[in-house]
Amino acid sequence: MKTYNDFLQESGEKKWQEKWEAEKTFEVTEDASKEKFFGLIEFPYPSGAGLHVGHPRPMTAMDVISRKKRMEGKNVLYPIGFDAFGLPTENYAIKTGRQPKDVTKENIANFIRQLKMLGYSFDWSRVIDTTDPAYYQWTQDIFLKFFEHGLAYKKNTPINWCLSCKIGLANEEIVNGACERCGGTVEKRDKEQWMLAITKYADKLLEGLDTVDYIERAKIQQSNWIGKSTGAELDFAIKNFEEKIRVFTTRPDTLFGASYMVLSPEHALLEMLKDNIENLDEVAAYQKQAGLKSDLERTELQKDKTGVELKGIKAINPVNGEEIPVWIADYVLATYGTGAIMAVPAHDERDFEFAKKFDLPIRQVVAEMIPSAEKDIPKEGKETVRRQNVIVLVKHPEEDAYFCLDWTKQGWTSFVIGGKENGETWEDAAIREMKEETGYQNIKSINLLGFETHTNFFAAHKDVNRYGEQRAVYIELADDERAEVDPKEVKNHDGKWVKVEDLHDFINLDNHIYYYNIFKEGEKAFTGEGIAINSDFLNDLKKEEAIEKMIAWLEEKGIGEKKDNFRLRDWVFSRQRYWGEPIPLVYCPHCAENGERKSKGEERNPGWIPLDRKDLPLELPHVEKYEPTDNGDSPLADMREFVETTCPRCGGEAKRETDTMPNWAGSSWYWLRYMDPHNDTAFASKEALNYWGQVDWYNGGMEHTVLHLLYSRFWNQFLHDIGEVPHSEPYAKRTSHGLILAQDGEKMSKSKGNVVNPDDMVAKFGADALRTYIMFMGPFDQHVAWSEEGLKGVKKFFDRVWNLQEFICSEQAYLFSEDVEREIHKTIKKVGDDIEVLGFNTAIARMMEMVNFVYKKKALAKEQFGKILSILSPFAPHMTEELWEKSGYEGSISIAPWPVYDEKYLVEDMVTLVVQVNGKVRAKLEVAADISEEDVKALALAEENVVKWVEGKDVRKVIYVKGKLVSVVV
RNA sequence: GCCGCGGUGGUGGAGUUGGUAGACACGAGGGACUUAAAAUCCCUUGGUAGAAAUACCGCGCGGGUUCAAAUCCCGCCCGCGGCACCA
Repeated sequence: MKTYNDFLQESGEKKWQEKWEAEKTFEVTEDASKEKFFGLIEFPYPSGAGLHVGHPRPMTAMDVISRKKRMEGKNVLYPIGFDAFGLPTENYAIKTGRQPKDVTKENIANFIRQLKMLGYSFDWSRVIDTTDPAYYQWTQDIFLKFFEHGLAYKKNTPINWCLSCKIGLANEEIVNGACERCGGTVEKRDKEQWMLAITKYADKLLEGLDTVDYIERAKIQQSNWIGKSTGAELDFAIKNFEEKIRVFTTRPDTLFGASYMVLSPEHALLEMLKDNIENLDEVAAYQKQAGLKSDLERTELQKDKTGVELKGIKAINPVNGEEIPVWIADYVLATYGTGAIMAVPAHDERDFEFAKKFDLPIRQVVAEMIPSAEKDIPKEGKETVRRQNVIVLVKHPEEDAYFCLDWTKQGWTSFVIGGKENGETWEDAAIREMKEETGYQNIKSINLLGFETHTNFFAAHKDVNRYGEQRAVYIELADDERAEVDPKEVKNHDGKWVKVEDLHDFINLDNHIYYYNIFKEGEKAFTGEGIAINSDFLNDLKKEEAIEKMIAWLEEKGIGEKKDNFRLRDWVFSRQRYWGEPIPLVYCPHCAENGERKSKGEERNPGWIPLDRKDLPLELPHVEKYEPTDNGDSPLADMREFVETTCPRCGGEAKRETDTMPNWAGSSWYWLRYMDPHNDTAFASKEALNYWGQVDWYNGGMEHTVLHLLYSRFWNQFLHDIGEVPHSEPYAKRTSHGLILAQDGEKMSKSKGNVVNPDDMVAKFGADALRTYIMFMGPFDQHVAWSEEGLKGVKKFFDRVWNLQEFICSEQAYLFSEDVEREIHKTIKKVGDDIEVLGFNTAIARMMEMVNFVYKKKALAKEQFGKILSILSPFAPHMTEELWEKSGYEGSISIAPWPVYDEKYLVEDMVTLVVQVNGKVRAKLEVAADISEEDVKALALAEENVVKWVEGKDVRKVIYVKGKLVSVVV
């Protein structure tokens, strides 16, 4: 008989691949009678190295899903294409002196060969290539739509220039201040760049996340990247100037605590103020030095804050009219908010650090609420007395010990504490209380410690609720001179010295522990929620209420308003390289002067005229030399015949834009093209767009959850807003796979020489084994290390599946085993459920168990074999097609119906119960599943080993969990 | 620093609405077949003690809740990923 190895050796897999292609098994058209399913994977970048074993992980997963959906009767679109513009190809072409176009063509051909070798059910009639003019015509068309709606604009902006790639980078492409791609140095350069106004969509991109089913991590990363913060913008007047300093703050409730202001060194106002700055030299020097620092240096040096005061300049705090100093410092970023802040050192860590360093005033305006212990919670119906308390840390003159109180009746253990009386300062009160309660007289030093806090509690010794406002004071005694203590003062507590190392365990009142921690760990800004104090009309309000009230006040006075801010920046959309989509705009000096403005884009960018749609695609010109230039101009800028053109509007002399689009452009809309890839009058027809709608399931790498996902959602939302696509969100569901690491647990890379080539694996074990092993390796969303031993194991499994044929005896009587049938139905359910939740490894394990079971029973009916093949076919399509055919089934297994399990086979009639005694397993019972509780308990208690453990003890309780266990408590 | 994910045999990993920890696979050991090897088939395989029945210990560490905890709660340790002077 032919073995599985024979099948592989006779190119059995190839045979089926050719058959699928000839019969167009996986080609689809819009079919209103069927429910559609659109499964998408990120299309690969066709590098010269070809596929490595990392690629097939997402592809196989989505192939399994697509194949199953197809068998379930869905109209499945599972497309593939190539994202082929970009630097690696261009650099390789430069090195080898070839044309990027030719290199790309070859690479794509190699990728297609490898992908076909793996037996994916792609619709090969829909392959797209982003470098094909028939494709990028529509990338250009969509860009013009952005332009026409005023969302593309040219701006002279400091860009991030990578010295080694010779290319400007988007903010998103910088990782820790270095180039994401090559790790090289990035410097700031001023350059005219096309920008896309993605920030206009910041809110929409954020809100859209609530409507889609993405893995949580992807949502979190996207929303971090968008970085929305809610607050207010408001103006501070400058003394003797008309100009105002506008600031953004998330904490308008702390305005009374704003004790100075900081401008970023690049702030435009500095130019206007310069005649009044008394220390202009110093300021200018600081500005210069800050400008020289790269982003990397700025972040690295963040520990140590620097800055210079603008002498002679004072700002006025609008809530209290107070004059406050103005500084410049590079901890304030020019690019965020308004580039200026109000500093509230008491409630912002950075301002606190800065204020400490430069000795600026720190004013507390929010008090933390410290909850009282459970037993001291305020009692209803009791009067509440507001009282100021001082907590005093009294340090022994010689030893490192503190005077503490032990309140025997209340069960409190605390530092010295007492009330502050009217007219007293906190320090006065602390000294008085210290003398009254300890008798000590002479102090060496005294300091306030930390901030004021509030506590609400029931004071049993006075039978009232107290709302305590407390501060802590640290006192170091000078000597041990001690006066007589009035017994009245100490009737509730005993005093004693506690060593510093015992303090933590001794003190049990939460508010005292709070100050103990500050004493131990040092003071810091209080940035949490609390109660407004020292804030006039905000006093006693909670954070949210105070923010609301302050914003209302600012709006009423006309000096500020509610405002949201985003971390997200507009998208730098031009690159100075050859191998990208040309930007279809020309600059016409004539139209810049007198032209009529036909769109928002032309209003925003005077002189920039879009090409007529009939002149698209604007093809990349053929050039011999396309090396990047050192001056930062695109290589196209040197080509007169490309640059010099006529204006599509007035016919006068004009110049083409010579920058090209970034790598991300082609992938920002590609799934739409899959719906209608050959359309030459639109990027896709309305019919196709309406039929295929949203991508039902998009799987891709975690590395793309910020950039590609955000950009493509942005394009889709824009196209939706202008009525071009039916859904606002492009992808209904997004999942991610983990990386496949090399055998050594490292990332696969050419330089490490640990790359595994799929061609070799397919030659050795077959595509089915490779596919299935990749799915079996480990949890789909986690990283897993490659192991060829594991792959061997899967191959062995297929040998066993192949040899199942031996158990089928079609000539003889119908060999039907109820046990096997039950096993198969359980497996059908498990495999079906697991595929839906990406549990491929457990689905395969279940099928292995099933096959092992059949080997034990050595009996299999033909229909049963058919079901086994069907559920295995999404993983191993070639082998199962072959066996399907050999078993005499008609047609392709790829479109055979997915088997349906029968519920009746899922319920067991006999179950194994565990009997526990005091939580330990002592016996097992084989019983009918529907046995009564009484019977089961009786049986359990009669078990020999149970009797042994229960003997001589009282049975307190017997618990029966149906179908699972009996638990005896003795 | 903040946010997120994870830590289970020699290995990859199952099991997380609390209920037999270690499914499945790899590796290892033993056996059958063979002149021999490979392949294949069968058995054993968390640790310790024991011939066995069985007992005790075991899911990063320390506590807690519960008849019962890998799973829930509190406090830590380690690894990975994202963000990071964003006001």
